[in-house]
Amino acid sequence: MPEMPEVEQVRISLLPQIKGKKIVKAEVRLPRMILHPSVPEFITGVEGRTVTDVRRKGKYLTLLLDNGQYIMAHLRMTGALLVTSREAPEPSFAKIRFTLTDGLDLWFTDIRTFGTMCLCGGSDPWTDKGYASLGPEPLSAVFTEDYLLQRVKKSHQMIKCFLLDQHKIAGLGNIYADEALAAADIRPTRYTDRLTKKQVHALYEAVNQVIAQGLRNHGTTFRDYQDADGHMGNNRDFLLVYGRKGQPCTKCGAELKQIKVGGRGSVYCPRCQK
DNA sequence: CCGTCCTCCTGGCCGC
DNA sequence: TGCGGCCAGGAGGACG
Repeated sequence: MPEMPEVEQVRISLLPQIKGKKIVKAEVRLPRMILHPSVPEFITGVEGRTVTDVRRKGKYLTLLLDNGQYIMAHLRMTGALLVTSREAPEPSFAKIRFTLTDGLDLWFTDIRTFGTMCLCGGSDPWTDKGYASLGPEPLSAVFTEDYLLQRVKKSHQMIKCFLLDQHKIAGLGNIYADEALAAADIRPTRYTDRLTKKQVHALYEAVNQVIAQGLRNHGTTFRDYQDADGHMGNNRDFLLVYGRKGQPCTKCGAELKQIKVGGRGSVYCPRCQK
């Protein structure tokens, strides 16, 4: 599932391919993926516009247009943005097609169809609530150890749930949350207000470290994630716990366990993580 | 504020 | 081989 490093990899691969290209035509094959405005307004709003930049915040991607508006996309679990040449076969699970200049197509594909798109900005006051309330991103100047300490202290919640809450930290999903907890030797079920200062320090470092490593490795590919060139990331080879239930802990050799925390599968080492 | 449950969805995998 | 059933999970909403 695309989390911050995967979405960033999509952004990086997408930008040089679509920057300066004009959207000649938009085709929405699954109307409910368009959150705002109506599908006809979305189509007429983007047709004729040129993409000037591609940005990312948390797991959201924004395609800036030359009139100040922007297309915002969330890939959720299985969404992908792909660029193909006109002669290439249509990608599988294509849900939205943007015909671009220079013989290119930008596709929003999605197997499970939880992905969303919207058109906003300009004189349109509508905002995506999730986007508007995003917390600071790992590796950013506003994500400080003191910020984490303060948020953790005033919250009473299992740390795994805390890490997945995009209002508190933007960009972590199930993979990187489990990885950060493993790197910091903290159990997913530990309550935030019971973390020691030392643990908060370790967690702060771990969150930044696992995200940086994910970015360096062009993301983690399990099943569905690929970037705009159709490439996979290789961070999977470096994972400590995610997807490794029943296998030995890379640090101590104990068998990794899987439990449910907040409805999410959570893999951890019962010996290392406290 | 927090937890739990539900919803959206379908490919992949397991057991029979 | 084929089929039923379950799982994966990001986010938002209802409810206690």
